[in-house]
Amino acid sequence: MFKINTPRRPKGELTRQHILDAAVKLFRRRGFEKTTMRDIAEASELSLGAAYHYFSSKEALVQAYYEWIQGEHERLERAAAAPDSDLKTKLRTLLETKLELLRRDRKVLAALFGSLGDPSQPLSLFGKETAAVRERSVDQFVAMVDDPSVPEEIRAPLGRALWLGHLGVFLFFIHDASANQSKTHELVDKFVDLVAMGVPLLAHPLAAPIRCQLLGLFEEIAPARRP
Amino acid sequence: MFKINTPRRPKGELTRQHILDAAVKLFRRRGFEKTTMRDIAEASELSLGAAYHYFSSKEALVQAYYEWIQGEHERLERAAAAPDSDLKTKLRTLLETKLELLRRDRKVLAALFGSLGDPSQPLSLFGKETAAVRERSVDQFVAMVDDPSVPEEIRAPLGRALWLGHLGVFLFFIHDASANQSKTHELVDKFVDLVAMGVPLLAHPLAAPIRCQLLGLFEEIAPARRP
DNA sequence: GTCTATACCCGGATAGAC
DNA sequence: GTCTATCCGGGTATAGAC
Repeated sequence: MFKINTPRRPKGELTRQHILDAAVKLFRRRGFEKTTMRDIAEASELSLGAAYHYFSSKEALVQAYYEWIQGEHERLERAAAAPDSDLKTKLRTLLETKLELLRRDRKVLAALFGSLGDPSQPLSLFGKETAAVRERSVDQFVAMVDDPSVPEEIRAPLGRALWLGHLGVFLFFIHDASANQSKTHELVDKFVDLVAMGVPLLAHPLAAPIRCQLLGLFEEIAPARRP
Repeated sequence: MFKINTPRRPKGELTRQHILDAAVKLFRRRGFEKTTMRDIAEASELSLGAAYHYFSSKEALVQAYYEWIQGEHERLERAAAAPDSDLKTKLRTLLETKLELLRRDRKVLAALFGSLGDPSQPLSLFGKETAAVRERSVDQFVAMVDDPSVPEEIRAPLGRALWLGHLGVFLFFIHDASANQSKTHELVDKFVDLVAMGVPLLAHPLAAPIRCQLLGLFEEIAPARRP
């Protein structure tokens, strides 16, 4: 039973990685929908059945791909982090590292983002199956917002709100046909500026009513996770 | 050539409607993905080929369904409209009529919302093929915001922003498992309250800097349509 | 122009032999 | 673990009845 979760001889593990690499390569070249499991099996020099032995569906491949991306983003963020930077810089870094990471995969992700709205589909951004990756991503934003410039009581909701904002940026990114996605980078600039201007305003005592409204709204949209 | 667009004898038109009705009925009962074209043909008492004669793909059916929904929403809004109501009431009416209209179709729409992020897929919310319906929907919001309480120069972007907000509400609605989607109705309440509180604040001269920031951001996200 | 019937391709997924 | 064979459904093609 132990071996099933963490096999000593990663023979199968290698094959698995091999298939995932081949799949991602094909996804990038031909897009997600146009890549068939038969293509992937062939590129991996395996039979169709063997490929399905490792990934029980095309979606399972995507799940693995998501996990890889999240891991890479965390790594990139750590590499780019300047510990004493302000919120604005941290937010910009978090967003720009993600865009850099996903630059080559816009078309693939466009096809995958397909499942955005459908809770019944496993790949849904908000579904159960993606919960682990999603929470790691949200945690990046909540950690970022753990900053002296942000009042304690709004940190958690602000972090979640920024995560939602980052989804919006990402959605825009996918549709951005401008050269080098320059429009997305402009959007990031404006978004970051707005947050940098808005957070102190929201923290001001005079903004209490609107702050309450916003907190109420975000509590409705993305309730605090039960620990 | 004239007849092709607007045939005098709507015999085929009736059959078309008949197929669409049958399809929507099946979508509602079994979901979008699980309904096959063969099912639809059978339920319409037509052959597969005949069904394809009217709707060249499953997606074409969906396109027709979207158009039907938009028409219904416009009708419902007109029916519910109180001409002298304030912005808050108008926004609430617009949102609640849409929720009421889509109440039975949450599962169907969840599956369809699949194409949200993919500009290459015909059904994308932001794609070319849905442009006509989308603009009619945006227009409802822009028209609503044509209100004395809203400064002229922010009307158009505010309308588009509220349309985007309505998409968010709709996304929440699809995922809302609470009884009678009560959580979505709470969300609508809070959203409407926030808008009612936020618009006068934004209109205030002191809010000029943040207003500029927001306008810049929205111009980036959803540029004014070229007339 | 409207419709039937049928055979076919393609791709995701599965069964079961080895 | 790996293969071959098979199923199933979306979609196409075609030939022909009326």
